[in-house]
Amino acid sequence: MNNFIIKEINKDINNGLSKKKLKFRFAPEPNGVLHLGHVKALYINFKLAKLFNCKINLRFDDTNPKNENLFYVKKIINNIKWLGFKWNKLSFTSDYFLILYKWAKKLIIKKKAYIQYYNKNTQKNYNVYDIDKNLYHFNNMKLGKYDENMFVLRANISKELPNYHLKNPIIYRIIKKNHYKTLNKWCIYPTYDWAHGQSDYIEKISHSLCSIEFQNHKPLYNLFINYIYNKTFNSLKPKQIEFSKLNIIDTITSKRQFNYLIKKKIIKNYEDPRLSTLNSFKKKGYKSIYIINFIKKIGFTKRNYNISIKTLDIEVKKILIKKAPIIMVLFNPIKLIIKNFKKKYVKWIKLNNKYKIPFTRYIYIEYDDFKLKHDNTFYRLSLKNYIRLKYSYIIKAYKIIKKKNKIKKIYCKIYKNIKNIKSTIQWVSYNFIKKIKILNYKYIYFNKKKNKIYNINSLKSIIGYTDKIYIKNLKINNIYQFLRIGFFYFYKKNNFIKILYMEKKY
RNA sequence: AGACUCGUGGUGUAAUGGUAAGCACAUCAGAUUUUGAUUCUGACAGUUAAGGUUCGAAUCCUUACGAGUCUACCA
Repeated sequence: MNNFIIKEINKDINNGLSKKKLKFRFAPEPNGVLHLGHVKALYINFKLAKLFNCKINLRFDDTNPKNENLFYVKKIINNIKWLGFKWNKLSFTSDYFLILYKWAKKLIIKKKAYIQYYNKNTQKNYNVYDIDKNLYHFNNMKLGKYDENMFVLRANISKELPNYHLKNPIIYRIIKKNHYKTLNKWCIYPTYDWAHGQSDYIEKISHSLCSIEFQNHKPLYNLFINYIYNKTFNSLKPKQIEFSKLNIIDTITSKRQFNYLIKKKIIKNYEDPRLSTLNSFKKKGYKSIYIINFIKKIGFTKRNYNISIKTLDIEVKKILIKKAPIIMVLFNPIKLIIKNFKKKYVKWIKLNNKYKIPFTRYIYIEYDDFKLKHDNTFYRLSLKNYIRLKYSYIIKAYKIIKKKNKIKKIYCKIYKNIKNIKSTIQWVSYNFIKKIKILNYKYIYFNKKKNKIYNINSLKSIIGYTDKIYIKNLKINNIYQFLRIGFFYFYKKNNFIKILYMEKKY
């Protein structure tokens, strides 16, 4: 693995940064569960910690009690454990509320921050540039004497700069809601800009990796660290490095949209298989390695890109094609009569030392695997093609019976010593058929340009048929290949979830 | 509109200013095959454009064009 982040860190080391001082952090806000996009940030941070053999913190960036709660903290921790990443220290930005508050007061004293308030009568904002008054109002804010939206603390930087984030950004606001961790201790909360870099500095993080939308905040990040810098406490200034975030066109990774879908009752929770949260993948029987392999594949750069969720499917398929045991399943069965096979006879075909499947005179095959009109590009069953029934005989059709223009029965004969069979198909014996339920879905996705959500109703249940003897051998929570169809997760008795279809080229 | 960031085959990524721009996926052929899968072999295809600096530019500079992010009391 080589990417610009590693290069940048190596550069810092060559410029004198001690390797011992390297430290990373993953800092999610506990306002939702993790999705595919988070894994990118997770992976790079934990990978770097491993690569440089240094420490990594898991820090919950909990500066806004309106959005956050303990439920998500627990969920996120479980998600990270599921992925197999181990952190050295668990921390919370809320642990630092007191010191952040003290630093903000210092800022006021240094005339680098001021109070702004909104006067209802005149509908205007007023700024206070008097240190004592600023401290007075800030204290009142803290004591809960003011309402939300009336008073804020702003940094005093410049109104002239073109970068909006440097235009006297708000660093403290009033939020009168209990914080899940600090409870009712605070009613003022630092904003991201005033909390994140400072927390990195407190935790002695050397490189603070984040996605590219924070690049506009970088000057502010550096400026605020310079404000609070104290050589005796920590001589290392953390460095923010941005990388492009995971942009998948055919699934949703935005929490806002998850919430919208829940609100509209399109999905029940974050575990819906049409989503791309880690929980929904877990529910579909995915192993974390599938997702990690996918993230590795994507790489880390600063350029923006759009990729398809199919890239994940490719990685999943690579693993499953080697691992997943095969079963024969039909979706749309059609009856086959094998004329030269004994009536009422059951031939048990050994698949391996353990398992057998029954073959009889009457079997089903997939409707699409037969074609009446001969065609050179069609390899499967027809009146001309010899084909092999998987694990068993070579057959050819010689007669069909139609009802209302639809084929109802196909008469076949077994042939021997036929070579160059082009196709092998799946089948199930008539008396041994078992109905199964398959949950089929497509990812819900949002088209930004068209401002439209797609595949809302894509979760559909379909019926399949398989062998009732063989299905008893299957293990719950395993993934199986439905021969020539795709990969399916066996999640409860007689029930499967689709993982991916094999691509059909015919 | 401005500020910031980024432009390498269809897609995702490599290349201390120095070999003929490498790899993977996709696509298309051929071989193997009891999955039209897999596997193997091969082919196709690229530095956004124009200038400049240089013995030498994907890389540095300028301009144009294109894309993304931001312009929240969210992170």
